[in-house]
Amino acid sequence: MSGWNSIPDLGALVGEKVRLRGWIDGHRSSGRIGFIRLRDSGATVQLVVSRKAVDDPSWEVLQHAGQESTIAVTGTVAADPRSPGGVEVQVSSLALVHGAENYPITPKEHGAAFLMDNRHLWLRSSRQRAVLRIRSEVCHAIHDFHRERGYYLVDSPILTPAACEGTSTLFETPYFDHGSAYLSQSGQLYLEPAAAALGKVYCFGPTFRAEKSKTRRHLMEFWMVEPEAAFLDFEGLCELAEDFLVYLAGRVLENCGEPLAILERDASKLESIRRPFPRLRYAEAIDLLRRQGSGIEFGEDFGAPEETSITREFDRPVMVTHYPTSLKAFYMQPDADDPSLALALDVIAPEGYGEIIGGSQRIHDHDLLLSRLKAHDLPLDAFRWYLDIRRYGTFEHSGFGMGVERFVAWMAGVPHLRETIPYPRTMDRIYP
RNA sequence: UCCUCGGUAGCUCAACGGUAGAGCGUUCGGCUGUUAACCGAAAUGUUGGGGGUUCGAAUCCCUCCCGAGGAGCCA
Repeated sequence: MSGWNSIPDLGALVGEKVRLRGWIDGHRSSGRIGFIRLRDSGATVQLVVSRKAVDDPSWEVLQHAGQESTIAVTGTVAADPRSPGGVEVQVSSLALVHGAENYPITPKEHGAAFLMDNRHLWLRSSRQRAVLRIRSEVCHAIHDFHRERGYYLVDSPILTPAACEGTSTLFETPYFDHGSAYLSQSGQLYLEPAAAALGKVYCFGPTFRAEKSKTRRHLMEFWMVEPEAAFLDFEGLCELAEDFLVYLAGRVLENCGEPLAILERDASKLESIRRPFPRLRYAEAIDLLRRQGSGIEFGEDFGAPEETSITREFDRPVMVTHYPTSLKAFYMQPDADDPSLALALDVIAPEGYGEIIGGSQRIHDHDLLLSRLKAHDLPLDAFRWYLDIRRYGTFEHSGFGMGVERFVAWMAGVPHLRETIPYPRTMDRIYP
């Protein structure tokens, strides 16, 4: 018999003999009967070990194998209302594959620092498994959304010659005879040329920011998805962002019921993510904040408290548009009616999860872009190829970026981004 | 970079100037349906490092190191 069964399949195998391999998630014994919560394939099932049903070596395994020991089991699947999940395995034999001793993460509470030191083991806990399953679903859904709409996946480079936006701090690394290379903080500048080749494109990969940010909403390394489309105007961009978030939330609701339940996430918060999202121009958002008692002035950017304050008035994400150009990146297209405003879009998630999407229509006029590069004191040599896009058949185009970890945090209802990526990179931690 | 809080057993914490403790985990024993089981017993400490005050410091002071939360910036 070569086949091993998988715990998620056991519900359909009641009454049948099965073989399982996995980890001891938890166990207890009670004289002549014992219970093991076995974990495999991201799921758990209760094993029932009766003294009279197994031989001595099997009984010894139950008595002495520590938490997270690996075991191999033969038994019969039974439906029993006393078992968590309603299904259990009545064990006929139990073999130790590897005995683990003194597993550090115990069933009681632990502090963040200890759990982060043991991130490689923390991943095994039910809460972390649930978050990682949601992340996996979100990543698959990101690809599906774009594929269904005719977007091509175009991978942008991670090693880049210069700042894409010229503002944030970059991670620097030596690069042969060329001096330094920098880890990418956005794929956008590389997507705009690709949009001239393939029309609708997107990239999805890791992004690096060397900002010295120590908050629950920041990571040094995070994943960003960035669609960019030729002949997409600002209104089209806003609709794309809405469709995207509604689609992703729908996929989480459709396929992540169990993880959401484990996380005790209020699904109604996700069900309310429907079109249309409220839209505020920057000036209207300033008015709203001032009505709420903020002392913010026109021309100032929003901090995290302002973002949260704006979304408190609504039950779904809020789109803020038409920012003053001084607050936004050099490549953003000015509004035709008021060139002091940029055709920029930020989508702010509710419940304090902050800005999850930032995007804009891009400047397509060569001379305007050139003057903006000069005004921002950016090295023209480094942007010559970028200007070429405006020199050879320029075209109206728009795109945005979405931070995957912030989105997953919002879906899962977890407060800290470090739980939404398998191995978080924070300012003071690069281990494990 | 700045502000706030913290560092005592493997973990979470108590003791706040006078003999360093509890719960959980671990080990051993008991118990035939446990859901973070329960009952009994045992082992476990350079109180983050250095310096100072004091008869006496985990406790007060200085300094360094480390961690957590937040600000700015962003996704």
